[in-house]
Amino acid sequence: MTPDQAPARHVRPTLRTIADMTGFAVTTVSRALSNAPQISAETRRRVHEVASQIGYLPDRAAQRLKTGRTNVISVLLDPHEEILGYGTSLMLGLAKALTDTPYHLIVTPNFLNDSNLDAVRHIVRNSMADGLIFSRTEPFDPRVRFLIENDFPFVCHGRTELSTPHPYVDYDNFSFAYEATKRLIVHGRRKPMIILPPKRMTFSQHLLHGFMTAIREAGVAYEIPDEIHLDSPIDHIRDFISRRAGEPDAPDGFTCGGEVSALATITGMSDRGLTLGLEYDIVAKQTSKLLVNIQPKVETIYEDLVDTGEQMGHVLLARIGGKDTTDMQVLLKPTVNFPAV
Amino acid sequence: MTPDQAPARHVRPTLRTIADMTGFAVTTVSRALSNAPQISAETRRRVHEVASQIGYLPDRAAQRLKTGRTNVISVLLDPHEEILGYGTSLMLGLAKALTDTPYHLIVTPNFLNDSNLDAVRHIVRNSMADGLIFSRTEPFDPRVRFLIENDFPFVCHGRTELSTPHPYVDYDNFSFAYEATKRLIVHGRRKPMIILPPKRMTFSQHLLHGFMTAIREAGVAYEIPDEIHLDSPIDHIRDFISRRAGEPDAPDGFTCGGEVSALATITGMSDRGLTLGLEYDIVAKQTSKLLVNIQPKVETIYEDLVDTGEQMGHVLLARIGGKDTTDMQVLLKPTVNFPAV
DNA sequence: TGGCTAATTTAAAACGTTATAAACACCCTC
DNA sequence: GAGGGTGTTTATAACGTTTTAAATTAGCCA
Repeated sequence: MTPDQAPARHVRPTLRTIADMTGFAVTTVSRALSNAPQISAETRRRVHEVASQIGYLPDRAAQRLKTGRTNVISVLLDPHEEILGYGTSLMLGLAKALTDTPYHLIVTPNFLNDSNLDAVRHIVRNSMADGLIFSRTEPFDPRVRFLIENDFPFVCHGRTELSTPHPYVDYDNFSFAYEATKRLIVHGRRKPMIILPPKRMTFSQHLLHGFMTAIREAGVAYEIPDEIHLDSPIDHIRDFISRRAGEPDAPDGFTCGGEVSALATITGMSDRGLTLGLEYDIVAKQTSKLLVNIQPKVETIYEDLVDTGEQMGHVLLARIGGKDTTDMQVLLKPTVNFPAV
Repeated sequence: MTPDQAPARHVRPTLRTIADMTGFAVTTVSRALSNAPQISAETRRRVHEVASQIGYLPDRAAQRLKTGRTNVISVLLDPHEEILGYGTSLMLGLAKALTDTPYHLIVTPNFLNDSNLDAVRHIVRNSMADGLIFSRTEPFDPRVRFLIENDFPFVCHGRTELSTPHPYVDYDNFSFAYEATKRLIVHGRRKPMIILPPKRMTFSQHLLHGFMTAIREAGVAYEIPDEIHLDSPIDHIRDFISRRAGEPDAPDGFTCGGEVSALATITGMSDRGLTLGLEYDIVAKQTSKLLVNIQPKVETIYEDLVDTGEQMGHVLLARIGGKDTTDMQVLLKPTVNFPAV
């Protein structure tokens, strides 16, 4: 536009700048800054001093070009993760773990409605990142399989059933569903229902298993709806619950895998004139402050997504650093402390 | 770990690869791919052909090093934006606008609780991005001021009162509050209350103005709470509403700037035995599917955050491209279509 | 003093791209 | 056939870093 009055942008200091100021060679400066062992202590001190004085920061592009490392962590974001800040919480935790590392967080949203395998392929093939973060794993997740095959660092939120062990951070959904359902039964409920994620997700099985264990131990009736799941449109859930509540043998307790489904359940039941804590109970998984503050009568078990993100960050950094991958499997236990009935 | 059996990573094609395959020089290939005018049509065709055949993708690091352009758009994310997928929706829209451009979206969360001016300074000074996206603007926003001074491309969600015009995308919060409050009055409400964002945000003034205009036109009573705002903890809002509803001259209508505050209001009122649509009404700003599906009786006016993000993306691209900046100001009008009373 | 080793520093090349300036081929004109 | 375009291609040099290999210095002993 106005090339003659180009703004005198602050000229960024480079290794050359420090070299000229100290009298050392560029190589020496580079070495000193990366704390290479062959540099004398005095030189190292002096170089660091000058560097921080002039606010030197290495040029990411040059480093990346030379080393092949991108210093980028890519987060695959699913459209389902929009609601209630799932993605944002996870990223907040990730960012926390990545503070004071050279890594940047770049987010790749998935527009298609199916798996983001293509995005994974693209990132690996064109080396757009040093590591990958994603969630909503399936038992034989093709993304996990692909990444293992290509020896590409990643951590997923959720487990698989693949025989090769791989890094993951997961929430103990078995315990959640088990404790939640037991709690319903303690409240005297005799026919719990569980609202599950879509069947193809791994953690659907975990939840189901926990639910059924509690059911069998108590020997009560139960119900597992086929028509709805956690990703269903909210009004579908609400309408289904409402309809079901009007039929015979209606459930009187709900184990909800998410806050949104719990809210939808409350509305659906309320449409039938039924009140929470009176005619029925809910125990839900809580990931935000929303539900408990809107409906204090609902009981919840907390899953800390910020912490999850932070753990994932640490594991991924270790994996990128080349550490042994076998014990990189974190299962976060829910802490249950219900008040006495 | 196992350096002797390093995986034979796919060797990425470069300009050199194409040059060798076609017999042209590297420069020619580079030119052909960037559609420089001095390259003959036939050469251009041949080069493009080979490039797409072998799946050539330019090395971002090399481009960035050479050109100084980062091809990165940085999004500053505020902790307040976690709830209800504000950030995620915006980013989804941004990503949409950035499809088929070389730009990547990198997110910089703000851990501190105040302005992210430091992050802005850091990004500009160390040229970490070609453009900046942020929200929650204040009338004399220091970030905007800094960016204008340094001639750095940015688009913010929200306006300022700075004299220098700058690119922004904003929602017409005046119209929202005006229409919402008018609607309450149409419902026969005689003392509307509005729940505003923190006073220092620009759009707080816009909302207030719209609210007061509707109030004055109708000549009804009104109330503006000092104790709570949209960023208050949810239970504060709920408790305040509940307490206020038990005092004399309680409000009978609520203009809510967000879904969460609307839900908190409903709960607070319900604690007093008051029912929505019967003893009081709410008109809220809707940015997700949550509220309407949970509480179909609440009336809402929609703000499309994905669209907002997309618009911001387009504006930012134009700004980076050096286009004239004076008419880069988008004000998104709410579409109001309430059912007949 | 010369020669060997260890410690420290350095020059030069490279990563893949684009910008600058020069070269080449071709056609036209006088 | 020499001079002068024009249209197209090319060699070379950067951008800022790290890596490889070589050079320098110092320390030590014979």
